[in-house]
Amino acid sequence: MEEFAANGYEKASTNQIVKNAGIGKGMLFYYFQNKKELYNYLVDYCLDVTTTEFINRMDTSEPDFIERLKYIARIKTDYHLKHPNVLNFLGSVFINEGGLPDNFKKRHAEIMMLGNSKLYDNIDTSLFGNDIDTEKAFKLIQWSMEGYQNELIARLKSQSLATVNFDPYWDEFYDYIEVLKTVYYK
Amino acid sequence: MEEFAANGYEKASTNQIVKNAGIGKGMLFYYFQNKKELYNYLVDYCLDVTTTEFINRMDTSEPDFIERLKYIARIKTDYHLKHPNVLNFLGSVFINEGGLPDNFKKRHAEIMMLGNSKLYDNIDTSLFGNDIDTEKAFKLIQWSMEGYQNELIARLKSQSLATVNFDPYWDEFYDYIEVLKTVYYK
DNA sequence: AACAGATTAGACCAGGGTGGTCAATAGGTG
DNA sequence: CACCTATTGACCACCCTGGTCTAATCTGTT
Repeated sequence: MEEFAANGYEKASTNQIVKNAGIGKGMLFYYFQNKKELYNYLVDYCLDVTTTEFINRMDTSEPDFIERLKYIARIKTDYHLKHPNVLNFLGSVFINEGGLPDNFKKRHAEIMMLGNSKLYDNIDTSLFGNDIDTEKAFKLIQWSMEGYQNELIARLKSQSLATVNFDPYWDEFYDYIEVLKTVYYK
Repeated sequence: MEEFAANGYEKASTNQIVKNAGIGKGMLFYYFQNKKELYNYLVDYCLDVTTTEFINRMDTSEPDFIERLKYIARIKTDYHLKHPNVLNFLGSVFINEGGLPDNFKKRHAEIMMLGNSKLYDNIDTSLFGNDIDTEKAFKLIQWSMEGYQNELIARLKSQSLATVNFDPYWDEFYDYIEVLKTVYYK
């Protein structure tokens, strides 16, 4: 996944893959008929993992939009730490031109749909200030949180994520969240 | 720039470069001694363009932070349309491990410093709600706007940017900006 | 027209990386 | 021992790499 994510399908090298995986070249082509089959297997695996360990853990019982996003951020971090390359790989798959089979596109669309309903279903819009367009507020709040997460990733780029103590960053994140509540909520 | 941005220095192909540029192979190595010299020339050129056509056009006379960002978004769009690959290329340069000379790092740091002062100098913080941490609000507002811009880029990915009429997107952007003003300002 | 110098193209090169094959072997089980 | 699966890495033909070089063409001057 690392190699494909970094270089895309064509430029990913099977030699690099076996080297970094610490296995012999033969093993790769013993278990997979060719490069494309490996790639498809990985896409399939990643979609599964994303569904079961990320999307399905989202919870529509929390009606406070910001609290729900806060919880999702927790899940996402767990998921990222447990499967460090899955999100990067999936991202690269859907960015690069659609050279992947239709059934993957269909599953992708389904997952996005499911994710959206997990995000927006059963939200209590009455928490928001009266003169606020809540649809736009949803977006702005999401972008705000993504912004923090992206900046954090950039800040920690050099370090190995597994060794980082995230507690202070969660504190900082929650501070930002308090600001969001102050401004968007009544 | 397109080729380097897409593949990084090592994996960028001089053959692809000359093909896409519509010139013969000989020309490249007539004007540049080798691949590295071309790369360094491009970095130099992009830093120049970014300074003169982006950073220097930012304006610290507007004390309203959101209005200032609004104007910067305009400048950035102009700049992006005029030099479509410069930002992508520079982004890839600074993401990939620091294989570039020290004087480039120094210039990069200087430009970032200049950009920061163009962003934050002379801002009237009294516009913000009284119970708001303005430092955090600055960040949140920036992330919100970046979020819109990123989503727009994703939405328009397939189309050639030169042919798009941006007016409706500006309207939409300004709608989001009005929400930001409503929530963050007194 | 004749010449000169600046431009330009692309065939060509050795070297290295490509996806994929295959004979050899290691390891476990009976 | 035999048998089967798991595993390795040398090896292959092929293609692409950065870079060279010759020869052609353009441009301007006399």
